[in-house]
Amino acid sequence: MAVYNPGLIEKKWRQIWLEKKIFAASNDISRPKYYVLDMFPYPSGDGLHVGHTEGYTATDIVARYKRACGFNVMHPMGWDAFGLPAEQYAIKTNQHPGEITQKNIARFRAQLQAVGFSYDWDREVDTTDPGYYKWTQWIFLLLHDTWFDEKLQKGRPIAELIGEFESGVRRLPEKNKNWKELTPTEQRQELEKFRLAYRVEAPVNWCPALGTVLANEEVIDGKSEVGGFPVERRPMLQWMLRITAYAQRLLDGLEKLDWTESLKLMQRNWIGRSEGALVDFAVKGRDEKLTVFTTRPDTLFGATYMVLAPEHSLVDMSLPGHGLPNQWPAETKEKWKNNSQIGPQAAVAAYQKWAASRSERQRQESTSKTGVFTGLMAINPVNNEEIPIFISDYVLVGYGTGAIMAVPAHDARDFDFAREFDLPIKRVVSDSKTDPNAGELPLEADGWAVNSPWIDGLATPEATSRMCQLLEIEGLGKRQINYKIRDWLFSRQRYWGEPFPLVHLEDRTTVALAENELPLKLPAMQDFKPTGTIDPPLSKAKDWINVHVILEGPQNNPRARVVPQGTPDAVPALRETNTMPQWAGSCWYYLRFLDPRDDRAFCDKKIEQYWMGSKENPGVDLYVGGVEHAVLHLLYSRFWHKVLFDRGYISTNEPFRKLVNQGTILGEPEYTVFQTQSGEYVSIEDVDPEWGAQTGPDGKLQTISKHKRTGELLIGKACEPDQVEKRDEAFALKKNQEIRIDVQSFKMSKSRGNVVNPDDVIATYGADALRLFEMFMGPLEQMKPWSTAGVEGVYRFLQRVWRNFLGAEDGNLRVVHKTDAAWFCGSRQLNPQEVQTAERDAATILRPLHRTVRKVTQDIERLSFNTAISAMMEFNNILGKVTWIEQDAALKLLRLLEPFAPYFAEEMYHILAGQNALDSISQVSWPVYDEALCVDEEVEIPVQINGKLTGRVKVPAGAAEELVIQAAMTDTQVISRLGGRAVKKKIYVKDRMVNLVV
RNA sequence: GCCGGAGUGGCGGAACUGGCAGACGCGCCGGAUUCAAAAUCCGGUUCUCGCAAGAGAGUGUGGGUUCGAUUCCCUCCUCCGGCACCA
Repeated sequence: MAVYNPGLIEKKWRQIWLEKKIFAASNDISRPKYYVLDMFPYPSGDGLHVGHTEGYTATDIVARYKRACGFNVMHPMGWDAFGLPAEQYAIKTNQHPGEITQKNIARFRAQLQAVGFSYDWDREVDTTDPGYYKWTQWIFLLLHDTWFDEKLQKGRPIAELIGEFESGVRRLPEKNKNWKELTPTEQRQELEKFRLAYRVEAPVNWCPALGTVLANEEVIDGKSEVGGFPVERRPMLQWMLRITAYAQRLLDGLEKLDWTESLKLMQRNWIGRSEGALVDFAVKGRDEKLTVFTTRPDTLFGATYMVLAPEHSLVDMSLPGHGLPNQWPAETKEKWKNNSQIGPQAAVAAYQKWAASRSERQRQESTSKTGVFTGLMAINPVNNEEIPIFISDYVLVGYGTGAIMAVPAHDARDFDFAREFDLPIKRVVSDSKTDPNAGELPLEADGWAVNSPWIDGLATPEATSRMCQLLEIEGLGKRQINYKIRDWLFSRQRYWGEPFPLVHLEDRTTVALAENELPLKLPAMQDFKPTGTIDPPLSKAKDWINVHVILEGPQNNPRARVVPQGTPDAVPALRETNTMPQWAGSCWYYLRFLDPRDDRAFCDKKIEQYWMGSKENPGVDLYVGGVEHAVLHLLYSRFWHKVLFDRGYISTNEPFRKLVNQGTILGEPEYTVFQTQSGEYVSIEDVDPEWGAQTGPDGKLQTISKHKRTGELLIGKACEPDQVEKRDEAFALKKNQEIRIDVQSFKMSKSRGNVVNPDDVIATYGADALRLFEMFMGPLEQMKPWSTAGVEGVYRFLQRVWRNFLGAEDGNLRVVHKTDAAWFCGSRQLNPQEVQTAERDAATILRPLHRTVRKVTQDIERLSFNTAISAMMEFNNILGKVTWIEQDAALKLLRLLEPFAPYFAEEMYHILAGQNALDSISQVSWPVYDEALCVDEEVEIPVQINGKLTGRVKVPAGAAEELVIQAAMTDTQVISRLGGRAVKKKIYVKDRMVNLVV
């Protein structure tokens, strides 16, 4: 027999699987379904990396396992191909982003096929294909046609909103307006305020370097997530999606999902629900009220001043100052003297200017509080005290009402501000029920209300609730729930994205295109570079932009059909020139896989019902991907899903029932040795842990540090693993004095040069070894370092299985099969002596085989692939110790191995099964195990005395307690250890252990 | 600062619901094979003491519950991840 040659085997089976469409999913609704989904990749120019293949292998194992268990498995793959990197690269290399994208897709597809993933390639989707983005545009228009009914907590068609306005069930928010008196144009304008997709002029994150705006989620520490360029705030007219309307639904939906708690927590934090109250404060000498949001209305009696965000509208209407309260100490007033000298108006204006000039980053980094007095006084509604109003940038304009009541005694930030400016601090909560002054200020924790006439003595939760009640009775405020989440900024000033299927009319209203106008294709453009201004590249496609349309349907909610100029009733219109962000296409791709070529619907309803609407297992059964999408893709797609659900297009409320994040794969550990400039080695204990980097004489970056004691400059050098003696705890250089050196793993990155390319691994060890190793490294969700030696380890395992079955040398087949009367090895009949050995060997491996089947089955179910592999390794080690291997046992091991190492299993299956083989081992059903055969007939039970191991006794499995105790008590070791002491208590855990207490 | 998660041999990691700590793999040591090497096979490998049989210690730290704790509870330490002036 030939030796194991992964290159040959893999090429052969890859072709056969594709030709015979072995892994096609069917729409046969009589079978139970299983939908296992990967986060489809952005096909970057760098190709696939081992992080992709880790998650994809995990899902592939589950897909292959579930097929073997009789499920109709949906396991698709596609391309999230719109986006910045391809466009940036296209600009740099003067190519069309579409061409680059197609090239990258071809490369990714070939790479994925090489790894042997069992995707149904007929279902491949590409978000940049007009046949796909037609439906992305269609769903966008559905959002545009939907408003959120607060009462029903549900998205409803705009037509129903119009119906409510017309029948008078609902009135317009502005009381002086009457729906029936508005023109169609005015009605269209009113409706825009309700649509889930709307345009608004608002401060947005503008990134000059990328020439586009970005969503809050795409800005990290004041810099763009892509490229790390600075981002500034500026007002622009932009498309938004009203995700805030669904905040509560998105929060509630998390409850039932089988996601990790940490992931749910990230979404909860992002949505940021907080319960509290709105409280109205009168402003002295003014008509306007100042409304604040607080989560601690119980501390209202402790409010000693108020703070507005610098951008707050009340600030602009400054009045002549009133001076500071008389009861305040003289030194406090002294502090604010400067302020009153130039006058509050001038001081406020100066502060506003200063605050506006600060970047988001500067503001976040500042530790001390700043602010100025506005000259305005507010009246605390509960005690009618006059309290001054300040402005400060520690209050954010975007959250709550942009204004707060400051309770310095019970809020650390207010406390800091009060200390900075010597403002009074008044305790209204005590840490003790009896002592009114217990607990150090600022005391943010719950306690008991003090110095608060309305609620004194009440514990914080009751005090809060009582205060809300009283505020509502007195008409001073009301309960309120606030969310941190902001509406989703949905437009980008780039070329390579889905065009918005809308036109703008001369009356400045926006009208959706008619459905048969879709897809609205991206115009072919030679020059698609950003314009350098806020105008998107599409603004240069003049012919495409300028159109004439006929408005169809009701005039207050029409659809636009593009017609030639001069057509009767046609009006001129301009196309929208923004494009959608990259997230658009990935919001719903899991639905398109179900029915990828349908041009009449984004997905056929019956098909959707079968795959997503199952009663027992609704939605995607398993979704695996990186944690980087915890708040972006995973929140956006849940939002779109809920809208589609509300509008009756799909049958479930949540898309992804079970979700798992694969952990990052780090680069191979790097060894660093430190030397002084004279070349002496220095032990890591003497190296200052604060390291830096500098460019060395060869132009490469090198690690530098200094000697902890002498302060001498030290240079860190990389050192090859084989230069390192690893036996000792102190890693030391061979042929040198023993010194400790540094060992660390880093994230894979091009600049570090530690990226592992799956192609290289496949070329050397084969795809099966790659798959096995990535699953064997450790738990799927854990961060873990790459190890070349580890790949060799699993490669050796495959070779050992190969040799166990086919013999170490040519012709020594060790697999035997039994017919009615005789045993055969290939076509040769075994002689009686061999038969005896074969029978004995079959008995030896019977129970381990059943145990292995059970272990692998259970481990795949709980995604514990590393232990499943180790179980197969153990079983193979047993096979190595016997002379003959029964064919049935061999085939079962191969069946277990197939999800992990499909090429290997396929090849070996065909060698062993010969003409009886099916097209593919993947069509063989999963082996069953007999629970009774999973335990040995005789078990060895450890005997403890007072919890300390003293001996072991052999008893039949499942033996009765008396029998085992009897055996333990008569064991010579145990008797001698007991030394005649009386046994007070005997504990027996069935088939596990005996503990004797003396 | 707040909120999560995790700390087990030289390394990656295993241990089901509280029941033999260290499975499996890597590395290392010894042996077989070989002229030699690679590859392969066999044996060993938590630490300390001991020639050995064996004895003792041991799952970040300190305590608790229990016949029995890597597992449950409390204290502290370290690392990783998320959020971060959100009132």
